Amino acid sequence: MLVPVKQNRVTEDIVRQIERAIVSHRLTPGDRIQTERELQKTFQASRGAVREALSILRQKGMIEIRRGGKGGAYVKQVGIDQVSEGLAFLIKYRKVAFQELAEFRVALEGLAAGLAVERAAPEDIAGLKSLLEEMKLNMEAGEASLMEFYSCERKMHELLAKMSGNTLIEWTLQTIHLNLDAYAELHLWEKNGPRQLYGEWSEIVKAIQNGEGVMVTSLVRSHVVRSNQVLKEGARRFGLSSKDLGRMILK
Amino acid sequence: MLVPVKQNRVTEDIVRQIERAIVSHRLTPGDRIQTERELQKTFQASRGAVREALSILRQKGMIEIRRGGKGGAYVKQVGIDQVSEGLAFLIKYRKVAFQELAEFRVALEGLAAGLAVERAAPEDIAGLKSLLEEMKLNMEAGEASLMEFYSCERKMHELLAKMSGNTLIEWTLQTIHLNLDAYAELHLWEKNGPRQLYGEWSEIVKAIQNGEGVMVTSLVRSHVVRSNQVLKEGARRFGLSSKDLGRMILK
DNA sequence: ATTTATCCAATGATCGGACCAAACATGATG
DNA sequence: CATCATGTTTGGTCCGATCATTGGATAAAT
Repeated sequence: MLVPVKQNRVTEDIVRQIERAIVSHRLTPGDRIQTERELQKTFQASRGAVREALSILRQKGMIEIRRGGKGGAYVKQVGIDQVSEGLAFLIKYRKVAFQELAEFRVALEGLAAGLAVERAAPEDIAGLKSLLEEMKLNMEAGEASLMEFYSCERKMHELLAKMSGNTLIEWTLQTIHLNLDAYAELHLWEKNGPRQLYGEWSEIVKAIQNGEGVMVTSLVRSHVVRSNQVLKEGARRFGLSSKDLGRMILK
Repeated sequence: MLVPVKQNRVTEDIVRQIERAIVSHRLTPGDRIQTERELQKTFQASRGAVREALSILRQKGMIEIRRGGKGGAYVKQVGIDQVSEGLAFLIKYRKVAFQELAEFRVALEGLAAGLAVERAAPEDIAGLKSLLEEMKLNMEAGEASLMEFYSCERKMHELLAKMSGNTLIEWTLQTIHLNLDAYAELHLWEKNGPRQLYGEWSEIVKAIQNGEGVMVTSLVRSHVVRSNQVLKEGARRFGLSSKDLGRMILK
């Protein structure tokens, strides 16, 4: 079977070579790549071609570019950006319904929690308990510490995702949370939010300690379901349609 | 709160403007954007800057660039590429363990199947039955139609994902399948694969028809679990370690 | 009339050179 | 020692030119 001949675009060739070097760890985070003018000689290409390649790599989040002396392209630590960007665009462009994002989140958080129970290390549980304690303090401190309280709540979710021991789950959830952040303020209207949330989390942590996997999954799921409802209700109060809610993601 | 003034990079400004036009549907798939030389005048920027911007947009999968007469930048249909690229890179770079990919897949397919039961339209069920029939024919045709058989099996998964009615689930699963494709051949060693698979799918389709959500979820999950085992076992036979299996993803 | 070959114009791809602006290094100056 | 001025490195931008590819128009052959 014959296949169309591939036309080598210089730019893409450069991208591929550098990308391969990074993926194969010949270049590691923090490394400085040659300057544009050096790369120009290395690849025997014009500076424009080199620049296009670097632009693409920067957009992908694989390198960071600095100006001035000691400037140049530096290999970046692989971050969530790479995954997040794509998903975020999908959400923006397709106007994914809030309902879809919500049910996806419920399922993933439930899954993560279930796995977390099986794999919980003692220090993870200690971390959860410490966060819970911090939540309690911020709750009792009243409105002044409201932001800190919700920050704790967010950290609980992140830790739980991490405890799942599954990178894919952890990063996908991070992306969702990142996108939900845009309207996290909608939580604030809820009068007894902190007290309710603290109650839910105490139960969850307790169940994790006891290793009750099914119970944890169930608790987390209903916690997330309630959180989604709060967001939805908050949006209603602020006169946003459910459709706007989806669109509002990421400003 | 004040924020440092942003150094407007011309290139990024151009990217943002075109991107916004696409997201807001002022540009729709198939539309032809101005030529580079026209954009140069429109944005009052150099052609190099315009080209860098177009390169980035192309890399993101938002436009397609053609050369020659009637060439130029054409707006592309938003595809799975945008999501897939990021996830694929993550998998490549981080060498996600096969185990992680596997359990992520089990959970998502189970979820999708459960939702599919609730939302199944008559034509979807008809589609499943027609695919099942096709599977049966290819199974009875023996080895000659082996590839067609597995192609059907793949389509079953895709349809089920689509029936979930959740774009996020559907696209994430597509990405995973895309990545698993790289070693789909490992299925082939299995002697009674087709017969077993056909049996599993008949049960699944039957349960969907009867609207037995829990049963469907359970059947699909064990189907996927078995599929994962087959892949793992196949890899062992071919002398690949489980780690290689993870690395093998995407060539 | 239909097919085939050839030519032409539009357009992206690449190149080389130039200058500007930011970041860092160095040394003079108080 | 601290501070400022100056120079150097390096990315950011612009310009102009040439090459290569593509699609359409035109001419030639059948």
